[in-house]
Formats: sequence, C-alpha cells, structure tokens
Amino acid sequence: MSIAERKEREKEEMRRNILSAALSLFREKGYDSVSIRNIADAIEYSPATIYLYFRDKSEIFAALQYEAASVMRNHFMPLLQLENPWERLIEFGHLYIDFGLKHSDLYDLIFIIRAPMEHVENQECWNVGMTVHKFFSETVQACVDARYFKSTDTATIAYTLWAYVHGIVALFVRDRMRMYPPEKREELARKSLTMFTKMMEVL
Amino acid sequence: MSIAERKEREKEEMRRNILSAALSLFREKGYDSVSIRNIADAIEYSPATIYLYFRDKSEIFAALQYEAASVMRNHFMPLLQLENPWERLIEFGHLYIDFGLKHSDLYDLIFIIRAPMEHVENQECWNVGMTVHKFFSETVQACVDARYFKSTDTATIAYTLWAYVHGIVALFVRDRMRMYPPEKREELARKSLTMFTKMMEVL
DNA sequence: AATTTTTGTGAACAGTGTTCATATCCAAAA
DNA sequence: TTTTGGATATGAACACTGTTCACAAAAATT
Repeated sequence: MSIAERKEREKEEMRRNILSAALSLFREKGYDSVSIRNIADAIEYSPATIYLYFRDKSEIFAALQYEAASVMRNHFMPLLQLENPWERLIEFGHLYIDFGLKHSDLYDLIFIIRAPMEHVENQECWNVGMTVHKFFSETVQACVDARYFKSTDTATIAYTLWAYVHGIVALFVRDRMRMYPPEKREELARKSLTMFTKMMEVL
Repeated sequence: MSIAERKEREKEEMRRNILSAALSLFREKGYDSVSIRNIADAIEYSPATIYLYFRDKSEIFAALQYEAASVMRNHFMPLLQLENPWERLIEFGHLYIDFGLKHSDLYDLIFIIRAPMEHVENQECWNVGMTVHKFFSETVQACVDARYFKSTDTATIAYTLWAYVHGIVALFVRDRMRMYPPEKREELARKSLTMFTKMMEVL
C-alpha cells in the first residue's frame, strides 16, 4: 500500500507547490493580474497541468482564502490564555489590527476581495473566515454576561466593534490613508484603537 | 467659432455616452469583467473608437471614480444648512451610511476598489474623494473648537469616526454580512450608528 | 474643387481562462 | 519480461481580453 500513499503524498505536494507559487505571485502582482500561465511558469509545468489539481482559477483562490483564514485563526490563539473576557476583548482589537497591518494580503483575501462564490466549497471557507466573527461575538457575550457593558444588545455591540476594526484595517489595506504620511499610519491606527477602547466603556 | 464649439460638444457627448455605458455595464457585471469590446458593443462603435476618447481602460475608470465622488459630495450638501457642528457631525454619519447602502457601487469605486493609479489625473480624482474626509475633519475640528469633545486630538477623532462608518459600509458593500439575514442588515447598521453616536459622547 | 484635419474601423499582436486529444510515464498483470 | 491500463502531463486550439496601427470615410478649411 506504500505506492498509493506515495502517490497521494505527491499529489498533495503538487497542490502545495501550485498554491505557494500562486500566493507569492498574488502578493507581488495582485490577485487579478496573475494568470494561470504565470503560475504554470513559476512551477515549471504546463498550464493544463494545473487543471488536474484545481477545477479552475477560482478554486485556487478559494484554497488560498481557506489557508488565510487558518493563519488568522492561529493569530488569535493567544487569546485563549486570557480568562477575563474584557481583557480578551481588548486584546482581540489589538491582535485584529496587528494581523490586518502585518498580513494585508491575507486580510484582503478574507474580508475585502469580491470572492468568486460559485463553488459550494467556498461556503465552507467563508465559514472559516466567519469563525473570527463568531469568536468576536462570543467574547462580547461573555462581557455582557459579566456586566462589563450596560447594554445587553450583544449583536449590535459585536457588529459595531467589528465594523470599527474592519474600517481601520480596510482603509489601510486598500490604500485610503494617503492624507496621512506613510510612517504615521500605523501609529494613528493604534492611537485610534486606544481611543475607541475608551469609547467602549460607555456601552 | 460655432463649428469648433459643436465639435467640442459632440466630443463631450461621446465621452458621456461611453461613460454611461461603462457605468451601467459595471453595475451589472462588476468592474473587472466588463471589456472594452463590451462597452463598444453597447454604444455601437468599434472598440478602437473608444481609444480616441480615453487613453486606456483605467482612464474610463478614473473618470467614473471622479463622477462618483461628485455624486457623493452632492449627497452631503444638506449638511451646509446645519449651523451646529455637533448636529452636522451626527447627520454626517447618517448621510454617509445612507450613501454607502444606497450607492454601493459608487462607494466601492471611491473607497474600496484597488484603483489603477498610473495616471497623474487620478491624483486629482482621488483628491475629490478625499474632499469628503476633509469636510469630515473640518466638522470634527468645529466640534473640538466648540468644546463638544473633551479630547482635542482632532486628527485621531476624525480618523476614528471615519474608520467606523467606512467599516459599516465596507462590510455591507463587499458582502461580509452573511451572518445576518439580508432584511436585517440595514436596520443593524442604523442601530449600530446610534450606538456609536452615544459612544462619541465620551470623547 | 482640392487639400488637410478629424473621426472611425478592421485586422493584428500578445495576452487571458479553459478544454481536449494526444503523448508519456509507471505500477500491476500476464 | 513484456504487455496492459490508468494516471499524469502537455501542445494546440477556442474564444476571449486590452491595445495599436495602417487605412478609410467624413467633414472642415483652403
């Protein structure tokens, strides 16, 4: 049974090969302007070969989106150490913005890019991205339960906080902070977060 | 001199013809997947003709972006009636979200799409989009001057408020609110805004 | 009426995603 | 060891893309 296993392993290697080439090309040139032929060139295979491992270009995209979501989930792992829900929520904000500024391309992949949602698999991968939001909601719920907020409208609170951090990252990722000098942008984002944290205390 | 004027007028008509065809195609099929040939077909001219009026596809994009920014500016005109800066700021938030939800495609054009910034002209059109932010900042400054905020850090306040409303609209526009039922999304956005407005009172 | 300028176009070039018949390879069966 | 069968890889093709350019038609100027 070793030959079949090796075959399986080789197949998986090839998939990874394609995906890593695709990702690095995407980082360089942007998602839209990288072609199947570019990826094929990078891995030194024929364009047609790629279609043996992925149904079409959007499936490559979906696979990368899935991986990006995994990276983001891992980024939030340290939160599990924090018992206090309020601390967890505050740290969540910091980690969220950290991730967005550091891995702009992955964030874009998950939360900004107009995803080609043709495949059923995408539904699944979208759910992975949504895990973040779910974790967010749960933390807010814990804060509500522990009376850290006056309001009990968990849904609206979670959405409001999420919209804010998303706004911060989205403006950064899509280069809409030109009115601020490049070296000040990150600082401004963090200053804003502490300001927002203070604002949260009235909730 | 009447002939030259007429020529100029016809040239302008043709530009408008191209732009309106492009915009309506963009609304239908998305910006990336509409081709010059599609636009040419729509206006019943040869693809090559379009290049007599626009240097390339991205210039058509830039022109539309410019127009979108104008529409948005007009959307905010009622604000000029409001003397009180705090009222103006609150109404700004409502109008911002109104615009984002109603004209999602235009908002996308201005604040989300990865703009092809090759041309110098884009700098100009970007400035138009930035006008909104400038107006925003000025209103915040007026509020600071009138002691509506405890804080005097105008830049950070303006950025924080802007990030929030952008976050709200961006999540909506790019379809990242799937966890909320479609008919509840607008309501949630508005509820969140009133929540955020309350939060602003601690600033 | 002849000439110049403006406006429009078909054909072409190099690129794209995708498909498919064909060729190559390699493990298992004869 | 040779033959067979199934997986893997590919060149060529199809219909598309943005863009250019030599050329034609039309309109304005001389």
